[in-house]
Amino acid sequence: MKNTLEFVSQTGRALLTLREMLLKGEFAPGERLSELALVARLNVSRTPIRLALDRLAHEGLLTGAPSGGFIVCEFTLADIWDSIEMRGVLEGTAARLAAERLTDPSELLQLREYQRQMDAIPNNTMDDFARYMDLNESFHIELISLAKSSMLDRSLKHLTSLPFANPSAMVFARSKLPRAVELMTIGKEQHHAILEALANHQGTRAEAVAREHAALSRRNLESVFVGDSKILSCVPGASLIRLETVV
Amino acid sequence: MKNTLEFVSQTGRALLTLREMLLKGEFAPGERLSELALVARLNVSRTPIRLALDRLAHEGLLTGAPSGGFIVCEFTLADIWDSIEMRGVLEGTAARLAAERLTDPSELLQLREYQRQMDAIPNNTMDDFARYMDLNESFHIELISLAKSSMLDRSLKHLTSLPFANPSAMVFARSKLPRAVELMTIGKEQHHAILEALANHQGTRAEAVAREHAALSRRNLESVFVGDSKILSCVPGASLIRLETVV
DNA sequence: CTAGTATACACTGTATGCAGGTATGCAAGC
DNA sequence: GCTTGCATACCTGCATACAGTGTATACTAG
Repeated sequence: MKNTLEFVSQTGRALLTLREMLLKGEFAPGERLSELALVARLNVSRTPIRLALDRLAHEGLLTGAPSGGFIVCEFTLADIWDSIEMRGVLEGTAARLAAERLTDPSELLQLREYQRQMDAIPNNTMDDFARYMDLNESFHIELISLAKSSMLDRSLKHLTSLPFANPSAMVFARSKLPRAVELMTIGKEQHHAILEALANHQGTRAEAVAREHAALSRRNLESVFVGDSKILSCVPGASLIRLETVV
Repeated sequence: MKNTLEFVSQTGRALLTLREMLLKGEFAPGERLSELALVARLNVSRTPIRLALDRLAHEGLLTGAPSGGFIVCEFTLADIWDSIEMRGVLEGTAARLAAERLTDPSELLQLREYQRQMDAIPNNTMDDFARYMDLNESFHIELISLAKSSMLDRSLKHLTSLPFANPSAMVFARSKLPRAVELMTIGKEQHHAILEALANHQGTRAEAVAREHAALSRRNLESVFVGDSKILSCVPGASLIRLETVV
């Protein structure tokens, strides 16, 4: 995984552009992507495009056609929910391992700092909410690093390479909800419980709370779907989702 | 992920050959792989080699160097144990989801058939053991499919693309152990418990037993390491593991 | 003798030409 | 009118040529 400075190379630009195009819905699910057409649209040679397509296939947005080439993947609502479920399982494992492998209380300092900053947010304006989401992401990243497991890290990175499983992908949908403040309050409490469990080496409790923390995302997403269906289009990659009503 | 008939294309051959070379230990951990050197050794052009290297980087055996190119990854014993831990977590999740999502008892027929065949194995000779391992793998694959989660499937495939997490990778090590029959007996009992939990929609029990089932692999592997160290070399990719004693 | 700089080599990233294969469209036969 | 077979055209996969950059080594200066 070359993740450093891919923005300057042709391959990196092609990868970012293609991913954005896919998530924006410029290609229909099941559509076959022609390399030459992309050459014309991106002003890049076929080679970097080929690399980018191959990489997107590994990320899961594309799949290889039996006769060669790549076609756009299609997802279902069940896939999205399963992604969040998986994120809960993996982050729950991260919390449990962190609790089991904690050797010094000072390892929790950074996590406590994030929590302190989150608690200090007045949660009134939209900016407050964006700041909470940033801190929330930092909190989760730090939690995962405390698990001290490169394999777990790998699995989580692989999972969140799909946009649906990425917690920050739901920011737009979430921020439009009146329930935002309420969810934020619950989230803070769960962070508090996770920290307490870590400090006391309560692995099972940490795992359970972290799973429930992900379930919060799921409940939020459900309320989005049953609510205004136009909000769904704010979620990246929404056009790749096959709604049951269409079938 | 193009997984169909990659054996005929140049890229597929390069991928298989390179993976085998890596697992055989023909490259040292941290070594930088030169494309041109591989062109000479594989009699293939740079393009398919490049694709294969990129894919191996996604699998986790290689990592991108900051100045371009790829270097061979190094693993620790902790990584191996974490891999097995992760497999336990994911297969535990598969068992739980399978229990939760079971709609008809007939869905368990195939699983019961595998279990029946495993129970019928006399477990005396080495061939019996190989047959058990085959059936064991089929059992796990069927269990995962019963979870009805493409995302879980994806995560598990990604994890087991590394050789250490692959259960069948330990066949050679395991078959040389006198404890083989004992482990087989325990494994059978756990399969039995999983099936019973599935039939009764006992998700938590199914998850716990499946996790313990993976822990069995871990205990087996531990006994390999503390035993004859020459057996370790039978494990694919053993040369990529940095032993603590070396440091 | 050491350190810094310049030059040369090697390797990666990119582009393009070529060949094999697959899909599609048209025509002919049933 | 439908099906089947053939031809054509496009598209992928592979190989190679070229350019830019990073690195290593050697030489010079302090």
